[in-house]
Amino acid sequence: MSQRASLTAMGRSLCCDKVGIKKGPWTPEEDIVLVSYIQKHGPGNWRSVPTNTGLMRCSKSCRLRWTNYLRPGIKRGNFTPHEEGLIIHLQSMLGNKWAAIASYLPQRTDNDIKNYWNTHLKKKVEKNQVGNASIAYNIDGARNSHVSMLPISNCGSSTYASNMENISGLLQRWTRSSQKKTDPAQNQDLKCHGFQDDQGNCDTVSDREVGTSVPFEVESPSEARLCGAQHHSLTVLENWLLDEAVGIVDVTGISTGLCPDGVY
DNA sequence: AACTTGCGCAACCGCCAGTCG
DNA sequence: GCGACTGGCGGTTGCGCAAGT
Repeated sequence: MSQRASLTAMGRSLCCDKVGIKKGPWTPEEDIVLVSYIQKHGPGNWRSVPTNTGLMRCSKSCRLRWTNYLRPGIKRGNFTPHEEGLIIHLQSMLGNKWAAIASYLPQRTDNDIKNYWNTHLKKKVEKNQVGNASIAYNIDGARNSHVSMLPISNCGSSTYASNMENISGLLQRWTRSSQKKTDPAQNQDLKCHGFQDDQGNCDTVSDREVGTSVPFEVESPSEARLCGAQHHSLTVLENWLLDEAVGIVDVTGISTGLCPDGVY
């Protein structure tokens, strides 16, 4: 009998089996609640997170959301050729030990690396096992680089993205997809939801942090539509941003204070 | 324009190891 | 030593989107 079956038989509910536990994609509101809580209490003791925050998520889900998406310093998007080479090289040495591999790429999560391997690199490597030229190049790229083959534990780098960027990115995609569902014809109007500089350019939240941008005004019908289902989340986010601006929520503290030694 | 297919990625699931009482 | 519990990890799934037909 499996552990799960035996536990269930004994009557103890597993965390994600509990009634009322929400599943599926996280909303910006939930992200903000989670980030605010962790900013106050620090990561860890995940068991208490859902109870203390009121989030209808299991502790595991909270931890995963934080480590894979919200925590400071996560670099998203394209992997560089150097990163590719490093992953290929490490995978050949360590196997599918994604957590171990991720420790060499502190800006990437194990989940990201795993996904990238499964969707890109695996095929690439398999393809190139017939002719090894490309792999050799990539591995050499990793070997010839200045990257030490020791886990990096520096979290203070300026290359680290902030939670704010992660959340604003999520919000952009979330509002875009919600918009698409309700009114596909207006997709073109919905360029971004963040902050606009004085030239009217859309900026990331981090740009606003240097004080050059102003919050969006709702001027067009398409923007006004945001005042429907997404109004609440935008209001919450913007209030939070304003709080951050006056120091109630210390966003920069999340980026630096919670990572004294680079270990999460 | 409508439909299909493939891809990317966030999130979930199940298992395992460590810790605590 | 044992069972309960938590956190961590790797594998897998499912949804949304873009490209192709």
